[in-house]
Amino acid sequence: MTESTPTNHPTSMRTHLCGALRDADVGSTVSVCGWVGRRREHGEHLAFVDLRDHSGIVQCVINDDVDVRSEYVLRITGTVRERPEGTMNDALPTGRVEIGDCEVEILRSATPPPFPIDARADDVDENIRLKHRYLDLRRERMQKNLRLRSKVNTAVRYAMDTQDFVEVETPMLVPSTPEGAREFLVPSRKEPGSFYALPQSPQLFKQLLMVAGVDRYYQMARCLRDEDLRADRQYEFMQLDMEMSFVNQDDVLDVVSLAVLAAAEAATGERPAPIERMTWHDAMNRFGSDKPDLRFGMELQELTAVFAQTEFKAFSGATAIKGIKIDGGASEFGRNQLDKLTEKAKSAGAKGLVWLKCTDDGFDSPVAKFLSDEEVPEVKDVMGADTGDLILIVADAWDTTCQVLGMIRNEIARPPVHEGPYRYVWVVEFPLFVGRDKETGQPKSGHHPFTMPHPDDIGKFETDPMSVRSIAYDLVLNGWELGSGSIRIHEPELQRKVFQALGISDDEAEKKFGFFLNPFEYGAPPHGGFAFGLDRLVAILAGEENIREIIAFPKTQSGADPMTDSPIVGDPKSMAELGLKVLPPTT
RNA sequence: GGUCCCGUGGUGAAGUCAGGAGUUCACGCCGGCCUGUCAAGCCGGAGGUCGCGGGUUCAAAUCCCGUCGGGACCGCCA
Repeated sequence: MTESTPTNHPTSMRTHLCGALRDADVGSTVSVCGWVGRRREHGEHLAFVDLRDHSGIVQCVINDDVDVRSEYVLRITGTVRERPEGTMNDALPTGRVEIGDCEVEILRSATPPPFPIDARADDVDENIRLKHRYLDLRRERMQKNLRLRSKVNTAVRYAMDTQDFVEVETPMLVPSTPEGAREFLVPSRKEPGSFYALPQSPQLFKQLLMVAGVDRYYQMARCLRDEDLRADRQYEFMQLDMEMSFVNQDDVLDVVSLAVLAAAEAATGERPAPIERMTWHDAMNRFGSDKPDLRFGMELQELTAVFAQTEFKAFSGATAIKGIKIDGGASEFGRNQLDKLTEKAKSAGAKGLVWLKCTDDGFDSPVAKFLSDEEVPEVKDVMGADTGDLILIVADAWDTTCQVLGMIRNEIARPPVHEGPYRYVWVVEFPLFVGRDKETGQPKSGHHPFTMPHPDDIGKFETDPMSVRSIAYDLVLNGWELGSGSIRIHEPELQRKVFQALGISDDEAEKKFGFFLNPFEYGAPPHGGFAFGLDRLVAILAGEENIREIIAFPKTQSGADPMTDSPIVGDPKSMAELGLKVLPPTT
């Protein structure tokens, strides 16, 4: 981010922000307000007080005996002057000036804070930071993050507005829908025993807005999912949710790209290159992931053909054999580490992990003896391996092979998220169906059941449903899934076909989705959309590994808020009014 | 639901493997000195249920069991 001088917005209490004072202000009388950061006392008649507000700190020279302590809230009026020769501090933007002849007004005294209000608190236990979040947020890092977030929001809104999208707010109290993520339920007081749900996304409403002829809808939408929390997941999160009519995939991708690139530019000052595209199949084949991190290489290499005639049992039965190469990894990885990687590969579903350390005349590996004289040079050739390199191979079903190597690739080489460059990628042509239901054996929706199948694959519904592609797409940044979307089905015939493949009968479809699909009978335009997570985008642009750092008041991994102590036990009176009774835990 | 890591004055750590008096270091806090410092300096001081409960032991921060809290990940997140 570019360091610029903060803009002053004078109020009745202050003329300048602390961090805004510069050489040009020398000689003027100013009033600043803020918190006492550090004070350096030199006897009764000289003290330096660093006064801090969100814009930065400024040194105030106080010649009277004033008792001001850490985090006291002060209003200081004085004269800006150049610091004496040899006492300038280049580490501070305000370091060439100071405020002298200070008149100090204590607006509020303060108890010493439980942790320092500066970068040292980065190391403080996060639970303590969250318990006193209002103090944590006073820190430069958190102020920066909040402001960056605001900038991103504004840029996204502006980008959507200038593309003639209409912001429409959809309800927070919605009907419960059985599919998808677990929902938060809200009991109805008027109808005890009935519940609203909090929306996992405005999906249903935004598609109905297309039926309503809104044409281009967007919303900075709060979404709620009652699933286990992670570094990149909170119960509640914000999405840029959008939907548009009479479009194909390119139209949607263009609109969203513009918003994302504008947001990135607002945050970093630099416009990223146009976002590249990759098919889901390529992403899996090359990076072993549907959210490939393109910042580093170590791509998966195809070895199936090399081992077509192999005698090695572990390879001969496999439909896909692939490898990754770690440059110079032979000496770096000891037996212990390789065993650990093998364990990980196994727990991720692979039958095993073969490692080959390249030597001058072959491989150092427990399986070296199973490889033929022809195979050894071919493997080295395909992998581009030299002496001292380490090759890791998985042989399994195609999806397992890709997935496991992709996981290992990330494990070994993925840089921290704050390390550039930013690599955005559209992953397109997701499969329509992913996996099969354990009980019924029916395919399951990859995205959701209203996703448009790829027109070239309609013929494969009966013959090979799992290979049917869809017009569904994800936006990925540095290995994080930012969001996903699709072109939707708007014709009943096709919808029925998809339901059929999913094993959903007409009756069942009517029962589950009728309230949503029947309105389509009144004329649903072809439409499609997208939603991307603003928290994740901001986190990456802020260089934070954890979205809690860019959320003002986040929840802990267990879903609690240490500051407010929520969730709290229900008040019996309210419970009675709602017709609720808590059962003892089932254990 | 599962795997792994962590919990020691207000804060951060060392001490735990290999049991021996609440021991140590830094920051902060309180008091004193100090007129150009800037994570000021010097001197002095206060501050602890070693997360909690149980067990083993002559003796537990340390070993064992349980539990609570925090974190990372898997499952889950159409």
